[in-house]
Amino acid sequence: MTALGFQPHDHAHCVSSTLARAEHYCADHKLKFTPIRRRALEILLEEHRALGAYDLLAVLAKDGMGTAPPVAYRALDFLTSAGFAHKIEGLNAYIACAHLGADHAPAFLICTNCKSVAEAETEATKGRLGEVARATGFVISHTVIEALGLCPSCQDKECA
Amino acid sequence: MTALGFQPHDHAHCVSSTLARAEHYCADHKLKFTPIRRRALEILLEEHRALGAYDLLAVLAKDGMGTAPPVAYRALDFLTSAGFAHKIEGLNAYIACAHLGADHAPAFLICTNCKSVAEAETEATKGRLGEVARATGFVISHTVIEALGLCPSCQDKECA
DNA sequence: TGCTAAATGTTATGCTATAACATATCAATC
DNA sequence: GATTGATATGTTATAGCATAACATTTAGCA
Repeated sequence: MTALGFQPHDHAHCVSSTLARAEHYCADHKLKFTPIRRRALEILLEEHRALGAYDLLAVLAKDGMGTAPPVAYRALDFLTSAGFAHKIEGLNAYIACAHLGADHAPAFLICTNCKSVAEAETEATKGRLGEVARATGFVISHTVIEALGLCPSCQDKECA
Repeated sequence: MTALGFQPHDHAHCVSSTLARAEHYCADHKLKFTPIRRRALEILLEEHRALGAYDLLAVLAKDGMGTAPPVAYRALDFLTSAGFAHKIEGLNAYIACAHLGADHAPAFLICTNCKSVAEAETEATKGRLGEVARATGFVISHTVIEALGLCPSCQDKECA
């Protein structure tokens, strides 16, 4: 289990390489990676934090890519369906996936102050919920696993 | 780890005994269990499923206990702060707590069809997230752990 | 009594999300 | 290359979730 998100890294590279992998994935799976969808993913990757649908829309609008809410929600539907992005239920916000393309049950550490998000893999947790589900006859289609709190740098600011 | 919610039980008794324990808890902790707050919890207990704030408000209004949204949200704020109810983020809905008064990290199995909810305890899961949090220096204030899917009886209906 | 804090009443508004329908684009087949 | 069907986009309107702000009332206590 690893967590990404609160460490410094070569961000320009992580944006471009993820976009490239998304292109590849869409080509392989006959999905249409249209300009709006591509730009939406690029925006989420550049921000590198949870973004509201309307925040995303504002940036898309600035680029002349549509002004009405469905534009943003459609792009987000595509990205989340393809596994390129996740919704953070605790914030009603969206974030680019840190493990693109993999069919996984993500878990998140979410800073409620700066909205930065670390994504971790959680097979063990899914197994736990899975246990209970099997015991009760419940069939899981999707899991939401989020921890809300303060990231290291926002803790420092709180003290200051 | 136990899950409650999809088994038959003496419901009238679970409503009244939980209300009684809530009374007791409020007396002990100098919290004001006002008529609106009491009735709100009673409604959630009676429904025994996730209820939207406006659904709750509609019932409160029928009882002459206020018609504007803040009435419902204030009651829900109180109930969730006291640990008498939880918000189901995946549904934007609220449910009475099945382990009243305990300071716990609840996990939920949520039927997306009938909105019934089973609540389970998840110390192990919190420990897992806690591990990652400690490793990255993240401080958790709250966890959201939800599995969305179909409960046994709604699976049957789907097949029919 | 009079003060303070908390709870309630009320109006207005903001944020999140989708329904519904028109138009345009693209790919496959004839 | 025209037809067709499926998918994507443009646009308007509206539904659903949540809170800000301020007035009024109530409860507890010095």
